[in-house]
Amino acid sequence: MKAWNAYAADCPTRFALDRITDKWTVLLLGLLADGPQRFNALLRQVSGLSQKVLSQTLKRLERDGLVHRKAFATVPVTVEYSITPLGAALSGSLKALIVWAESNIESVLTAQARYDAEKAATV
Amino acid sequence: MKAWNAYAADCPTRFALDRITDKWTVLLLGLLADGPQRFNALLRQVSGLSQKVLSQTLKRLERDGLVHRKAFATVPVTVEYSITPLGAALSGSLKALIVWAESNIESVLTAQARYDAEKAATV
DNA sequence: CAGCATCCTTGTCGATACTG
DNA sequence: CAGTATCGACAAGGATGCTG
Repeated sequence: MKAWNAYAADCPTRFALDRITDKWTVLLLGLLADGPQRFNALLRQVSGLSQKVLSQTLKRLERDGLVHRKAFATVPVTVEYSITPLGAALSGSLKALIVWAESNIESVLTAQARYDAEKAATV
Repeated sequence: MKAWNAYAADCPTRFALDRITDKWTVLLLGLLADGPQRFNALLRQVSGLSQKVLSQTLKRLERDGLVHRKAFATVPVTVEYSITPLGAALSGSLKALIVWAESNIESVLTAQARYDAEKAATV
């Protein structure tokens, strides 16, 4: 049992943390946690996400073992993405981030307005 | 009560999510959740973090109301950063990400090795 | 001590076009 | 349908030097 430490720059956990702290990762795992989805279905649900970045993100998630990719030999081909147990263990915490954002956005916006007003007053 | 939705590109929650899903934000709020810290103390504890980025990140966190900055009129000046109630409400979920990373990194590394091996075999 | 200003190298992303 | 390939714009980040 090694002592992993995300505060060390060269620790592998740092790379992992870098991956899971990604806007698209959070949103995608949030969707996949509720059930398998197809490529274009994911693309449609996450507004602002390009096909290229979705492709990259899914590939990374698959490589990290957070998402499973299953291709069906239909014509045209059908691909289904699903969350793995490893990814499921993480999705709860990620969903909490979305919930926090949606619950506290008004406080954040208020804080920003106050901050900007103070800065403007100083200058 | 508005219906905020982080899956919409133009929703303010999307910007907030983008901010909190940042490697440095996660690590810094994780530290500040345990008590106030000075600028250079934070810099020393987070390996790989440059002074410039720390400065930027703290400023954003302060603007968003997640962190409080307090300057003491000493010579030379002393500055203490502390977490706000708003930030504290988030820090638990962020810490969970660090815990997940440190707990599951071996599974991730294993998955990566398997993935890379399969790709190499195909080519 | 706690920053800011500057240069410069990277990589990240959007847009577009094409394929099995 | 589910991608890959390529280009170009842009911004984040590291290195360095300076300051109240």
